[in-house]
Amino acid sequence: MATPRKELSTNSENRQTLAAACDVNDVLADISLRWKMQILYCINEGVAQFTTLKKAFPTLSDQILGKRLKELRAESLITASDIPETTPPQIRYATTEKGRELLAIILDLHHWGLKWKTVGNNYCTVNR
Amino acid sequence: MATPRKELSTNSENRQTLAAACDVNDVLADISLRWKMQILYCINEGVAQFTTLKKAFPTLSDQILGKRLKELRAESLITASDIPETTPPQIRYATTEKGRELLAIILDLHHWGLKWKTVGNNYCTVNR
DNA sequence: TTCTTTACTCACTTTGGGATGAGTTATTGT
DNA sequence: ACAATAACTCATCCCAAAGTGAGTAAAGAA
Repeated sequence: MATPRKELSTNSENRQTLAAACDVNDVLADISLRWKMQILYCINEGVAQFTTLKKAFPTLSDQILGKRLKELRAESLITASDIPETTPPQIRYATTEKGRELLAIILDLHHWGLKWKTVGNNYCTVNR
Repeated sequence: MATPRKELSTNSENRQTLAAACDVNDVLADISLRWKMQILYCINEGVAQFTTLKKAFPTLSDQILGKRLKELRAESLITASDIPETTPPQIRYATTEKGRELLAIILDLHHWGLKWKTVGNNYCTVNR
């Protein structure tokens, strides 16, 4: 009689709980998706097409690359535009102001990581 | 004869590939673990014991809290010290300089999120 | 001696991110 | 008609993060 048998996964519930507590949890979840910031960085550096990005990361699959580009566009971190007069229609990506500001913060994070890295070892000693 | 049958999971291989490409990927993976930055923030604000943290996040389990505290200590983001003269021996946590500098960057990220958030909707329109 | 509280740890199950293989649309070259 | 290339999408499987239940050590209180 007592146990009402919980229906919903507390996994996704907790994600919502955290997002409700503070927006930054959503931001963290978004930017930590694998390859995402790396792709954004490359686009900002001029490696701006599907195929050139693929060459930049040989172990990154088409599927994830396409997914990440779609996400980045949906979040307005990059824009996509057709390159005219190309044999198979091609697309060039470019970072937005929003994307460039994010990259600046990621760079701060990078510097923080370097600053506090213990020599000869990772700053994170937790087993993975 | 051709296919040499790959042995290792490309999943963890790719994590290493990314970490080798740039340290910041490791940092991103670390700080985006659920509850981690939230716990660090609370400790910095003075909510500094196991039980008080548990009360602060009712849906956070003991197990994950213990795990996160262990990680935070291993990464030198917090320190742990005994409170003397307490009935069951108690522990108080405190942020380190490294932890406080990280929180400052997380705060930047928070501001970035607020700045670019589209009104009435999430800045992230990708389905989860 | 048993109860309570703090601060954990272990074993098991679930969930969703990420990898893989195959298929799709569009356009030009042969 | 068929091949080639760019830029994707879909279905399926795997694995590690995260959740759940239970148990532990230490120290005093009843």
